[in-house]
Amino acid sequence: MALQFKNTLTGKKEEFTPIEPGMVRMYTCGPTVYNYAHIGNFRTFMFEDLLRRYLLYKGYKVTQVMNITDIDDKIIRNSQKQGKKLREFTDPYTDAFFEDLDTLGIERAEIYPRATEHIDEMVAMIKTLADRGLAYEIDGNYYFKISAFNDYGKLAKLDLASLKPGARVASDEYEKESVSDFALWKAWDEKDGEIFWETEIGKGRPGWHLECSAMSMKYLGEHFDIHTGGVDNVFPHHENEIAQSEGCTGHQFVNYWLHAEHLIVEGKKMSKSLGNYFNLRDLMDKGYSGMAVRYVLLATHYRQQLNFTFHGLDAAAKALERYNDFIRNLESYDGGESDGSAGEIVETARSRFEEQLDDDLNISGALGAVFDLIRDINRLKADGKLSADEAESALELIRRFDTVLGFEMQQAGIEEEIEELIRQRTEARKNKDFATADKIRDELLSRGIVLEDTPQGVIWKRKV
RNA sequence: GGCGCCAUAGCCAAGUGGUAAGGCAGGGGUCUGCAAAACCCUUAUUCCCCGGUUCGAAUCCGGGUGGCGCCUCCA
Repeated sequence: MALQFKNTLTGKKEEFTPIEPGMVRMYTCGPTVYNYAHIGNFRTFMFEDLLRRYLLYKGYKVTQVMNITDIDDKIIRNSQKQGKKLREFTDPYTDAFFEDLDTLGIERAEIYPRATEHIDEMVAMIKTLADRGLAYEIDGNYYFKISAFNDYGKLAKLDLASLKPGARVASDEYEKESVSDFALWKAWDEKDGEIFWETEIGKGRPGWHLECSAMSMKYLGEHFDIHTGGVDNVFPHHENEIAQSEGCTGHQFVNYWLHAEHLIVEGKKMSKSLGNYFNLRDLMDKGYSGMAVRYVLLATHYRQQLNFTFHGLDAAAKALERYNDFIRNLESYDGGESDGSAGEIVETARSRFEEQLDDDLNISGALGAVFDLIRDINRLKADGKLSADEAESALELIRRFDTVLGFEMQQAGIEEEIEELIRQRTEARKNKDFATADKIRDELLSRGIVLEDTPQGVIWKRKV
């Protein structure tokens, strides 16, 4: 089966065909760096990581762009509150974002453009839109004229006439021809203080939607393959991006729009007032590993609302342990006598894994194939019916899967002191001094080291 | 009011017409000095409810019930 994605634009599952064979250009909406990103944000970034990794697995060359939004109302407000310059305020959160990506094992995109470094491109777009009659200016503010763009609403399936002015619209402080029109450029205001750019179209700052249009087209071209984000971005953000971009170029902007559902916590919408709002650092402080969080965020299909629970986090850690033990145990396996069944087990796992992921990234189905492989190979191993060569091919396969899953944990070395304790315990066991041996084992466990006595000797691992 | 999504075991979660994947948790065993890891057996006669279509429905259709999202800068 060929790779298929559910395309928000068409509402259908469609076969994926890149514009340029063998090459995928994708834009993934990134963080607004006014705070630490929360686990809901990372759910979306994790989905994008899966998408990226699977495209690479399939042999595509991938160019992924993720923007860093480092200018918006909240950033201005909070930076001023703290008496900091823009970059002084946003840089630490930008750094923290990249640290968090590493903690979660999320691969880096090729390009991370900052909005504040692309003002010229945005201004150029506004001028083009104005020339084409799609933008107008009032008191130094520039707005996109929705009524002049026929396709408006095609992504979100919104009928313009049905857009009712609501409370949020009424709160808009700017004058506009139509309440539905959105800001491309905001003229400088006293409240903006030192935050402004002097440009051909005046003194001010860009609207939010424009940066993604300007930066995606700069790095990926006027027409590219995939654009992703959270479901809340469908409207208005992505709808507006289409309007701006296609308004400028006069042709199709993006072929496939993919959107990740939201994460909820213990069955409820995550919110600060409910006390169920978590960023990654909160979870690390509670003693959970980045990998366990990775597993939880990855394991639910991206179009399914993900119910994040602490019980689920514990379950994820156990599942990861099984996965990593499988790899570790295969590595130290001496081999037995083949009964000839391993080859089919490996091939079945490979085809099921790919078939599931080809189907709109059905990760739950793919994980089913992975854990079936683990059970089936472990069974052969337990029965002594797995040869060393077969063990090697199973190991190769799971490592191949791991280029997509990213679950394998590197075992950092252990300190000399711990090695010494392990030696002492081995000695004690040799002398049948089990009381001492068990005491050392408990001591190591409390320090996060788990020991296993095998026929080949003692091995250790870190607790997940 | 408009558009859309969801409901499968104690928990998480696949499956969209051919007789219920997988993970976690629970119970019983094998192995082990004891563990750990691993393996075996076991845990949904049934998929929110009521009708209908069909040889056959968790899957399709109609009607309910319950939960959720978006409707102008929230991933």
